[in-house]
Amino acid sequence: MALMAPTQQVKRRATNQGAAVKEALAAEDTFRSAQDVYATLRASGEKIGLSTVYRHLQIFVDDGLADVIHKPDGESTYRLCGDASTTHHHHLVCRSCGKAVEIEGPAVETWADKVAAQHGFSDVNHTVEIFGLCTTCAAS
Amino acid sequence: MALMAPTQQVKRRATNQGAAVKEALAAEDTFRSAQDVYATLRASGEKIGLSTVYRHLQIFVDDGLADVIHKPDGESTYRLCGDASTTHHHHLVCRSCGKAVEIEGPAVETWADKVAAQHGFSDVNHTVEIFGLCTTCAAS
DNA sequence: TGACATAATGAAAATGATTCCCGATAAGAC
DNA sequence: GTCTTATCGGGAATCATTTTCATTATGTCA
Repeated sequence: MALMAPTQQVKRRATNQGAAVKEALAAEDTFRSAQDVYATLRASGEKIGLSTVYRHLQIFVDDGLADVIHKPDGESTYRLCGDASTTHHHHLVCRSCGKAVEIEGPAVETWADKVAAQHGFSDVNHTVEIFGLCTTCAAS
Repeated sequence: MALMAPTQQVKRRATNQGAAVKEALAAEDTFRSAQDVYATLRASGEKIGLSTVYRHLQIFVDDGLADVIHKPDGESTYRLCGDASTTHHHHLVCRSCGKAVEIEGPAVETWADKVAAQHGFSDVNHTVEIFGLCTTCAAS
């Protein structure tokens, strides 16, 4: 019961910066790091601070608008998701360009829950990410 | 073809520090961070530097002796594994104490490969970790 | 066994992502 | 328009991890 509905929105002001961050993410279907988004925005002349980028990315995650993937090197990458609040899904991610495809695996969900239950674990969740090279990147 | 066999050992000297790090990991069946292992070793009077701990943990991973899990907060945790070189497996991890159980899911492996293939991804691998609270931690 | 080449070590400095701080700014309410 | 306060943002602070490099210790070979 420790989890609250991700759709539980908090009163939030509309700001240019917030919109800019969302647009930057929406512009591509790839997982992007905060540093990357920040650099892109600044490069396009946007007036925004690094802290603000981090703040909004975290807000998106809290509101269930974006998914996060923690890369092996420790960097966090974000991507907007269609309707994360209602659809639990995973990703097939290109480890070269970051392009991602949302995938579902009902069987995996039930398997995970069953395994956890067998070992007496409660309050379970899981992470499943598939990495590979997309056709474009594999060509180069 | 970029991957080499994890069992491909490199000439390596036997040192007290290396043994100490391995012992520290072997002492518990939980995923532990480098900082944690370092603190434990120093507390027990071991003469070892932080860099050395990091070095050996990485070596274990390279040699297929240990598995890594990158926690959401960015910290990497390590655990020795029975025979990682021959058995591909995943983990059911207690998010409170780090205790882990090795699990297998052949169905998940095939599913992952199939999904990747359907989208034209090559050179595929995946991460599957199940997090929860073990019975002990759930009680407190 | 003794000398040597060099892998391993570790203290300190460097790195890099992320968070914190706090005075300045601007969104929304009245 | 005025006011309240959420939001900004630049810079300092954290923190895990990596790098540097002079010192130490291991395995080898004579």
